[in-house]
Amino acid sequence: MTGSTREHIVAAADDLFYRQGYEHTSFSDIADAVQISRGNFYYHFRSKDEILDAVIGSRMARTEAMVAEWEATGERPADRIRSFIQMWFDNRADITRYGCPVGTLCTELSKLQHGSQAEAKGLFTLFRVWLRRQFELLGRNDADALAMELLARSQGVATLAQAFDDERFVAREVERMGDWLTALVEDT
Amino acid sequence: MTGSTREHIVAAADDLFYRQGYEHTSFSDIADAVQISRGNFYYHFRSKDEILDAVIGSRMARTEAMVAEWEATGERPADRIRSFIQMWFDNRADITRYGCPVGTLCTELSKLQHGSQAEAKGLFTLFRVWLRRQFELLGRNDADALAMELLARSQGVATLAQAFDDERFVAREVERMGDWLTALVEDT
DNA sequence: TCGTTCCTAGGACGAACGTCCTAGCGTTCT
DNA sequence: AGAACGCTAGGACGTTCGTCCTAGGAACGA
Repeated sequence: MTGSTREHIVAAADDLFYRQGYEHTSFSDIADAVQISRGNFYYHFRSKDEILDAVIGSRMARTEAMVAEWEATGERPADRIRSFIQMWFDNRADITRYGCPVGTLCTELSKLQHGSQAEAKGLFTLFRVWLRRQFELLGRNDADALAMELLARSQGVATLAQAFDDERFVAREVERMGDWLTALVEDT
Repeated sequence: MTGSTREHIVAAADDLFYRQGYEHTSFSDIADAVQISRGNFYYHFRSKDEILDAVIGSRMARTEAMVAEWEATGERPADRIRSFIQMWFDNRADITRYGCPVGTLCTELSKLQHGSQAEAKGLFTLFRVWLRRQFELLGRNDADALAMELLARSQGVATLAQAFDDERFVAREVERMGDWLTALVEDT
């Protein structure tokens, strides 16, 4: 086993929050997953909310790293946007089972009127700002609208794929997003 | 007050499940809303799951009625589809605050691994089948794909509008959906 | 008038929840 | 050796949950 106990807790909570939802995941669930006692928990985190913030922070860091890699590997802006689209294809199995990690978390926290809504929204903003920048580099002056369009499209695909348990729907829509991007680039 | 106690319970549960989520809504919440005692509950419903099924049934009936009205008022298929799109504009305030009633319910039940997932999915299917039929009447042979596209788009808009708390985003996207439909009809 | 039936109120029940407390382990430093 | 510290286990706490039980009132037919 590598990493500190704290990191293990965050990793397990991250996974469980994604698959079962935040509220539906109890301390016992996380403790079982990490194989530590329930009491030990409160040495590392004072409350469940604190774990959630740590999970969101962890996701944020991972997302930033992912985006940074897209920047590094993709030469042209269009290639980088394609990395974003490709992500949906790569994760289509999980998306079909559990939805989008960002979208479902924001939706749940919103219904709970949870205090960390803003932090979760930050994950969306990260993608939004980054995508907007890429569309700007493509010379579009409606870059933010395009970023939102791509985000909305992805979210809709995730929701329907989950509801209809249709993994191939994701694959099909990913292809259509690619076509959409191609037409957009040629249009410029 | 009109209607039976049972109907009051279903109506209150429907509203609360939408605004707070199914799991986050307790019997006490519903009892407070209906102003009956918590114990009285189990005369009308044996369990929380049973209330959920009643709520889904109620939503299904209301949706069927709504779709039937669209059929009655809209002469051409395109007009009827426009009624569907218009619905998103009319409900944009609630959608921004609480998301789509169908999408958020399906997502939540999926994470809970709840037994009524299939019933909730039925709400989506109702729209899907009806939209497909309208696109068929427009002479499209990709009617189901178009129905899914419109559904996915709506879901994505709802998720993002909720996350960014941006009601105008719904309005803007509704307009774009209208344009999309117009282009589609002209294309035929 | 007296049963019967429908409906309601209120509380009891065990389980699970998030939270907190404390004793004890091993390591490290003096 | 002994004190201090980082970390852990296990259980106690009060609350809330979904569920169940029972006594009683209102309406109605015999």
